[in-house]
Amino acid sequence: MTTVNKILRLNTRDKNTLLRTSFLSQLGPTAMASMMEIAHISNYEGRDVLFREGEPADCFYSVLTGYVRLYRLNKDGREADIRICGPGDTFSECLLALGDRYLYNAQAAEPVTLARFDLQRVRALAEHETDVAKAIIRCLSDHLRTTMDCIANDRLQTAPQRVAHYLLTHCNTDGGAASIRLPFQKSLLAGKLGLAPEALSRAFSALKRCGVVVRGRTIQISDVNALKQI
Amino acid sequence: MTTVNKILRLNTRDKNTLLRTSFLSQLGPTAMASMMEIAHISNYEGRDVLFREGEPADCFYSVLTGYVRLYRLNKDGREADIRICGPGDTFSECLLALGDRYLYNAQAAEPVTLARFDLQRVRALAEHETDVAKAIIRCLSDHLRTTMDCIANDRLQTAPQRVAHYLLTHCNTDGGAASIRLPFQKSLLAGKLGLAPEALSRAFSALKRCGVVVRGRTIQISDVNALKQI
DNA sequence: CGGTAGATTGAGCCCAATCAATACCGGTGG
DNA sequence: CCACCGGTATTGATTGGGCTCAATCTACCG
Repeated sequence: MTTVNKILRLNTRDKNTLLRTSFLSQLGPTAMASMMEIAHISNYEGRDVLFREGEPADCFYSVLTGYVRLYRLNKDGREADIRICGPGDTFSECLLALGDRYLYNAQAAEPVTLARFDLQRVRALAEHETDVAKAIIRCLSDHLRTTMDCIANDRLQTAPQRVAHYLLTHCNTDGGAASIRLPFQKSLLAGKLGLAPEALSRAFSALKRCGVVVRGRTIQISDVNALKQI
Repeated sequence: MTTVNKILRLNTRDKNTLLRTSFLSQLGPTAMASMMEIAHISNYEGRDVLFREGEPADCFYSVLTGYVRLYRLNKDGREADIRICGPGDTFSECLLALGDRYLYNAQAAEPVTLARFDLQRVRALAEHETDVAKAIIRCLSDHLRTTMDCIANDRLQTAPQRVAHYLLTHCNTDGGAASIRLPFQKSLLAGKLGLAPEALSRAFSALKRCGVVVRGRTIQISDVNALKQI
């Protein structure tokens, strides 16, 4: 009965998004159904804090709509983003293996819809459903990969290079001109790239000479190949 | 027969180290035996390159003795370490989920002994041995965690803070005095912390005022609590 | 006792963070 | 439709942390 309630909370739109999530999309029908049964939907307003580092953790999350900021604080209260999660992304899934406390703070960067999954129940599922175990492995691998990329980028690239890299990985063009619309605020992009907002601004204006024009959230690139030379 | 050969290559010392590896230590007897059967041992001299970014990948690795440097290059040929792997650490295991090319360069920082595991065979094992799947999950999670920690540290902490943090996590004392012996060269530690060797030197001398004395590879800390205040 | 690799120290520079002020944009309400 | 307002973005000036390069120092090994 409770199961019915949970499923009812999923409107068609949310349900479809959930199916396309990095995690669920890999599952076979049985495993998929089990996961859907477990899913709880929650909504948050922009700036809402989902959880804080060190708090007891019982769930991991998949983003359905909107963006979530995962970040840490240092002793002085300065914040640094660790990851920005958008539609289809999963976070805190590394608690599935071990750990009962959240490892970072999570905040909605705008109104968001999330699916929550109880860690215990998914652990139990993974025991018997190979599909679920495989999805977890896949998901963790992807994360690990992007996270290692992030370290390498932080340590090797300057601000304009990071921005160029972001643009190149987000325009699906091989050469010539391209146009991108940022899915979120520039301040969020700055955090994602490990920059202060001012540094992002300056990076954009440094890229003007490479044919990058920014107006609001839309970015025009006159020559993709030129950007690759940065 | 080939099996016998492989096992013969494992001397008792290597075998015992392998058993204590982050990966194998979690396995039950059956799974453990299967993995041991697959393991190939290789040795490298310091500076040897194990593989390069982009090369076809067929194995992942566990370190038995020595240290391995995982690093990327930028267009100018500058290097940045992504991870330093020591005895018990596993690397390139994220290729188990997906990918047939190495994601970074790997170099022996000193003479090392490694166990190699064929990706295909381990994937096949994981299908039926839940233990293996679980070990993979555990391994990836740990790895992801430390990698995210690394990003947060890079973005939030100054050089002396990173060094202090390293010292604190590597002396098993809660307060009072402590002594540490670095398991590798300082230049390797520098890379691990995302610093140039010179910056590490300067960080150490900045920590003198906090009661940190460095002589060769041994580091004396007069007051652990004082270090935490950095 | 040199020789060599690693570590330290100093000087100069560069990049990005910070702080502060201004410009812009999007919405709201008159 | 315009004026206003709050949050976002940009720009400028300054600071500071860490990199680079080069020179010296040290430790280890033949």
